[in-house]
Amino acid sequence: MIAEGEFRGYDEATERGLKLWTVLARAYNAVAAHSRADIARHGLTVGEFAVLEALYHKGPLLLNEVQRKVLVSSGGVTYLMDRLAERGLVERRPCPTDRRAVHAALTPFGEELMRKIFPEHARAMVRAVSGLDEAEQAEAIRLLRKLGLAAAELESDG
Amino acid sequence: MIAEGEFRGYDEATERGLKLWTVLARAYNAVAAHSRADIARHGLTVGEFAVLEALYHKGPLLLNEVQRKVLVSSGGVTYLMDRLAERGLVERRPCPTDRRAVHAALTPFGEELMRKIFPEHARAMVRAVSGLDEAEQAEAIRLLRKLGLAAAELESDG
DNA sequence: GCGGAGATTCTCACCGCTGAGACAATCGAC
DNA sequence: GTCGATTGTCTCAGCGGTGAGAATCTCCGC
Repeated sequence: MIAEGEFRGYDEATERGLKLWTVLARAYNAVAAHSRADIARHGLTVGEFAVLEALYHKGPLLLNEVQRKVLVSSGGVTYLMDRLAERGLVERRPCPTDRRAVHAALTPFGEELMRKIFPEHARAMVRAVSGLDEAEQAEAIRLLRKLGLAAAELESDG
Repeated sequence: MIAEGEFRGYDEATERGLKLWTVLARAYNAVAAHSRADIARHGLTVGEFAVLEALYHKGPLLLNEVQRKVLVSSGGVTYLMDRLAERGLVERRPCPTDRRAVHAALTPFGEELMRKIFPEHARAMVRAVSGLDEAEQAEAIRLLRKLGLAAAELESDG
């Protein structure tokens, strides 16, 4: 959704900032396409996979924890849980200490599925970022972590 | 949509690759949030803004060129053009040499709008990536360009 | 020129998700 | 205890798209 950028005629700092934003968006889209393609092979959407992955790596989670991890709206969690529960991959468990709250957990079937497909997905993603060598990947991780944290902390108005 | 990653227990190369993918996704989401917020201030969606921006920087474009620049489906271009045309920001012009094709162009009103809001948007984006200094931004641009090109060239199966 | 393959745009049924509002349960000040 | 504010989840109308297929037009070998 980011038009290819050619930003001549702005000052140098502006040009660099806009360029960074466009290459970030393009790199993300290119890598995300591999993620989507691999996930789609298993008949899952990205959102569904994200829920499964969170539960696979963290164990049972409250629904609002799932919401935060997966970056989806409250309605989105309900929707994704419904779909995954229909397919027997996930189940809701009432929280014993808070009757408002609901835990999400993988079923044994969901656990088994993730044990099979997550390593495949990991291989696909390692391959997707293999255009950078080891040292470059380490440097990219450092820079992106710094960039992401700083951007997240900025007020969005200003 | 990317669950926060903790990928211990995989080999080092896998851990690094997955980590790079997650920090890439997080950095993108954090910076994109600033883009969305600024665009929403003007009552536009990201897709609408991307079309306006492409036309603003490149001049009139065939619809299928718009489609490629904005990374949207064929139906999406029709939809976005309809919405922008309703608001008088954009117009369709039949292509004189190919009666199948249609040019998209900014109206004077759309041009005026972009002349006002694009510099504001550029400032917002420069600010959003200001967590990295000059040298870091230059290095990030280099790494992300390399990463994005390599990922785009990989076959998605394999 | 003709005919078929390919290009270009539009239509439409559908999808994944959002977010405001509803409801129920809990917390906390009193 | 009581009651308002808060928290956690669900409902549902609606949004911003997707993508297969239709319709129209162009290109090119014959």
